[in-house]
Amino acid sequence: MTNKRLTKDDWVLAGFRALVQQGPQALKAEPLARALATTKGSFYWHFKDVPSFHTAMLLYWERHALDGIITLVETEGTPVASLRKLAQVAVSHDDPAYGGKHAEPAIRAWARSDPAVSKAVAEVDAKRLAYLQKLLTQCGVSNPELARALYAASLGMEELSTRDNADNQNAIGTLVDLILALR
Amino acid sequence: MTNKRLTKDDWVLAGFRALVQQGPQALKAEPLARALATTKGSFYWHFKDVPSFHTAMLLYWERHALDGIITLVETEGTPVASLRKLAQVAVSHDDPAYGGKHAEPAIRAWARSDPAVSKAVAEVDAKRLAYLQKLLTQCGVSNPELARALYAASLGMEELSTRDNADNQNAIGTLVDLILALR
DNA sequence: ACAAGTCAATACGCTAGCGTATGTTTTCAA
DNA sequence: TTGAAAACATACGCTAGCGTATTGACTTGT
Repeated sequence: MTNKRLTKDDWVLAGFRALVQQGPQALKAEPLARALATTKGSFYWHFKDVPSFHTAMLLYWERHALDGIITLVETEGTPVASLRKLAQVAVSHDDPAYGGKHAEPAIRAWARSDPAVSKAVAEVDAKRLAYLQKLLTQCGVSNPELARALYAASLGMEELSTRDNADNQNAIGTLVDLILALR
Repeated sequence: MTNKRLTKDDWVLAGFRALVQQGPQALKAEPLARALATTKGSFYWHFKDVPSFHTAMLLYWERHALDGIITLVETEGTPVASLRKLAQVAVSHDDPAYGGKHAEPAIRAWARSDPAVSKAVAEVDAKRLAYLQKLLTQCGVSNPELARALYAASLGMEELSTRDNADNQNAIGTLVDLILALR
């Protein structure tokens, strides 16, 4: 059937699929090769070794981790509208960059067993938190604890949804309303 | 030095230490034996095999996962006081059952690569959410989305704290205040 | 003090995955 | 069309961890 040749990104995407479905211990050359119906030969042509494959995955994620925020910045609108939009995007499941999967909780799980991943997550979290805090300030909400609470809530909801499959739009929306009512 | 003989629980506790510090891929017989300065011989005497060791860890966690709630139930006090207390306990780091570590995020990470763990986490989450919802109702807050939001926030904060080491008492407290202000 | 457990060390064969080396097959430009 | 580069396949030796089997060493009750 579709036995075209593979690209570096094909491997990276397969990595994310495996990471989401089976966890970080699935990020190995031979299992991934099986999943792609090919052999190690391809893997070791595209990547020096397994760690450098991990690095490639990380770079890919870092490149996309702020996409939601970036498009918001480039869009015109009131801070309040931006906040509401951001909250929805944060808990939405259809991230096109990973084939519609929600990779975030999987990457956080991965971070617990790989310091490089942990570092990347820490940096991304810091950037997101800083932006959220700025946005809240523009909305007239100054308490920085609320940025942390809101971001934490979005993380926790994604985590919960991986198991109960519930939709988080309402919950996060309610929370945003609650915060905006403070003004 | 302290070369006493080991018990089943010694192994289980060592398992949690390894899980927290290095992730689920560290839950193996020989590495744990090294950490305990002993050999596989001991491990395979106490446990049939590695999966049944995992089961033992899981049982241990399930036994303690509702401790915070249980002590609350047994204590007298107004619902509002209970809620505030529960929120603090949820984000506090000194869980004596695991040697002062915060095992929760580590277990959630583990759940991503082991269906049995995932099932256990799902059940615990459901119980905690149910109790929290009941408590909120008693406090005069009826919207069930708020229970989800609050629980998610506590999960997310623990997750964040594993990296930025920040204290979450203020953030969770602010959130609880916000919710209680709804009455 | 000694037999019967209880707990631990060691040695063995087995498997999965690693990374290298080397050989094939595609692809595409000239 | 052909030959070089790109992409993949295969075979090899190596290591870490698995689980078993066997033996050894501490407890304990009696």
